[in-house]
Amino acid sequence: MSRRSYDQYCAAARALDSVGDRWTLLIVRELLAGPRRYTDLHADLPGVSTDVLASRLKDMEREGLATRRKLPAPASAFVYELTARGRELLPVLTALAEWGAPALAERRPTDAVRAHWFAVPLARRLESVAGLVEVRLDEGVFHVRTGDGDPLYGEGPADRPDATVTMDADTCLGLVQGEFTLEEGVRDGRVKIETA
Amino acid sequence: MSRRSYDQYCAAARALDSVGDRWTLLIVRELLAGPRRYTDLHADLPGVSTDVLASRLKDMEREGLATRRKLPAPASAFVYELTARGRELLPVLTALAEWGAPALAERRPTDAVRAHWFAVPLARRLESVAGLVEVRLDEGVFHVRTGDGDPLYGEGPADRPDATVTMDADTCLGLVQGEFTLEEGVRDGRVKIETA
DNA sequence: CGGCATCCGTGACGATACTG
DNA sequence: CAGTATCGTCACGGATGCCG
Repeated sequence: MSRRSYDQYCAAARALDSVGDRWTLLIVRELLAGPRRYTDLHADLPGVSTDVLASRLKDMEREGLATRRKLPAPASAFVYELTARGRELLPVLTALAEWGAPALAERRPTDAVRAHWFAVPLARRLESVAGLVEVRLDEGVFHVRTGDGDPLYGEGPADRPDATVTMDADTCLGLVQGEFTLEEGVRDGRVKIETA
Repeated sequence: MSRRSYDQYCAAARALDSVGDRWTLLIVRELLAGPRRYTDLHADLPGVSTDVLASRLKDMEREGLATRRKLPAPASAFVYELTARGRELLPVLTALAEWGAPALAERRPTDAVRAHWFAVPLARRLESVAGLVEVRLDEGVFHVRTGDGDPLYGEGPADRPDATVTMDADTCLGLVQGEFTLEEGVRDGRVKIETA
């Protein structure tokens, strides 16, 4: 906690002591995609200032949410990755995303977009497709491992995926908002699934 | 959002634009117990300053999370209560409380306590007891309506409860942390349930 | 060039005092 | 009782500098 504690003997308040600071949960969202370097984090968190990002990462290390690790041999760069405790924040992000999805109806010109930001809300809708799934959106490509793998999702194409899901932006939005199911989307052709 | 928006086309970031400010989710926690007056909110949110509380309540009205309503006839006081949209934040608080429960192992002398702060994490463990349940803890009494009633829980005793659950502080902690189930607690006598 | 640390202007926060 | 006013402090965001 970089801000002061709430000093309340309450489970929710204790959680907010750890992850209630501005940017912290969005950093967790990024790290759920796997280990990332400082510069990559900064690039996918538009608006965060360099000192705040560095400060939050230190807070997260101190709280046991993330670790800093040196990559082996030739890379020799530092990466940040979530601990097991940090990965357990996925249900928090899922609940937040579920609640916030209706607000995606308004798309503002100032909004930044990354394809993998859809991974958390989409993962719930992809549960009927088991294994490693590659998702191709207008905004880009990412992959999801359904059935509780470790890093849940990652940026870019998957390595030998079990299935590939393709759809356009409106379809992705409707799916995330729960307007229709994956099966319905497949039936009327808005969602295409190719199985390996 | 009183702070600036994250400006990200991401469901979780949109949610945090609405409820990511300091104190907002704890105000929601209080209002999940039903309509409350300003002074009562201030009393059960130790540490919040009067201007921040007033500011957050206005933000929440503007965001459609809460409404300000004048009580009828003799009371003539204003109360704040959640909208349907605001009540949908319960899963967010549940996920946060689940994640934060281990941190309750450390009980600090500076911690404030209210009995009804246990309602959110306890509600999950009480699902096997249907209906209106009165919970008696060392810290006080509150009640929970399981099976999706409207205000979920409230302070103080219940009006004609279907069941009454009594336990001590350690037992409550263990239950919240998932160390044992309600049934196990009843079996070894740590939890007492009286059915009407 | 990646990974921060420093400086600075603005605004959010917390405490107290005050008012209808 | 239900806030508003004031004020000192600290956190945030942006820019820049430094160092391997």
